[in-house]
Amino acid sequence: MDASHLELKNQICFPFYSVSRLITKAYKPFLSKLGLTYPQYLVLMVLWEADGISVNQIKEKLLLDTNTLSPLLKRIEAMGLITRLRSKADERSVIVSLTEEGVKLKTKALPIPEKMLENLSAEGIEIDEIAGLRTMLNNWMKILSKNNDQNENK
Amino acid sequence: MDASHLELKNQICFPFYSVSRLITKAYKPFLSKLGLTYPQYLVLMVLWEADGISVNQIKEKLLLDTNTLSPLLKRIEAMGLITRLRSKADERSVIVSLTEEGVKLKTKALPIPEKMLENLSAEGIEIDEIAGLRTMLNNWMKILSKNNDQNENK
DNA sequence: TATTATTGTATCGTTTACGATATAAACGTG
DNA sequence: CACGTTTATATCGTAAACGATACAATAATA
Repeated sequence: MDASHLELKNQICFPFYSVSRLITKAYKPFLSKLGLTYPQYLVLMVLWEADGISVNQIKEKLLLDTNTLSPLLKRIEAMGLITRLRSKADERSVIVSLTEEGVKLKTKALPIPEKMLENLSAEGIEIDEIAGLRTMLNNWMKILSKNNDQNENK
Repeated sequence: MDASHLELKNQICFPFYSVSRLITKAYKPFLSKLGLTYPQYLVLMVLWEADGISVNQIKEKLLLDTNTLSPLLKRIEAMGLITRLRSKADERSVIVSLTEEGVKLKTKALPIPEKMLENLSAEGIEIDEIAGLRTMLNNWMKILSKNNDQNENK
């Protein structure tokens, strides 16, 4: 067994882990202006795209479990950006909806993605590389999350 | 301003965030056999490659701050895998060393990277794609972490 | 219809991340 | 050599992640 496989530079997981944290950190200056953390921003992006969906639908879009989402949604509710109401059609479901303030925040968030891209390219990362990577990673996400579902159902 | 930029599928950060979590989850069955979490495994990989280094050197290799590392190292110490001793040359530094048990654990960890690669390729991810991605991400890491250092020093 | 299984959320406990702050040791400079 | 500065680590508080577990509402089935 070749020990070089255990060297950090030969790991595939470590770069993902680090780059993910570094990118999240790069968002921080923009998000803290809106008073949001990165996961809170993710939830709001989902709602800006599809308001009034259930916790379960958010869970599927973000690949986060309810034990993460429940407290996260409560905090966003406490900020006054969303409401959480039991569905009348199915009392098990909780429907999450944007408040007026939550809707308004979208305007402030609109310039963020473009600014982030500008920053990345200013730091020497090619825009083409980003686009290619996005396609590749979306594919990985599909494959890995499918496997994840299988584990849940056993 | 085009609102489609705020759609989840057009974000670059979200795939990184998700894939990073999914890969960590894929490691779990292997690591739990060793009684380790993923960050603990990272620390040990560093030490298996360079035993007897300072907390600061671990910090630089893993891009983790001491407020994360201190409790993390304490937990690994409590498991009996490492020791933490103040350096005599510089009393500010803490030298982290593997115990005999910590060294022994490397043997059990050796097959993990290869098994992970097998799993990924069994799920339909090309080995070439992984290698290409690793190179690309290591480059992103360098660029983004440089920027990170600049922010720290102001 | 009574009972069992499944589904959708929530809670609890533990481990990470990380900003802010503290503290002791070493260094630099007048 | 005194004194301000930097360096290395640690502590505290808050917000994720996530395994395990609980529980009520619905669905499935005997």
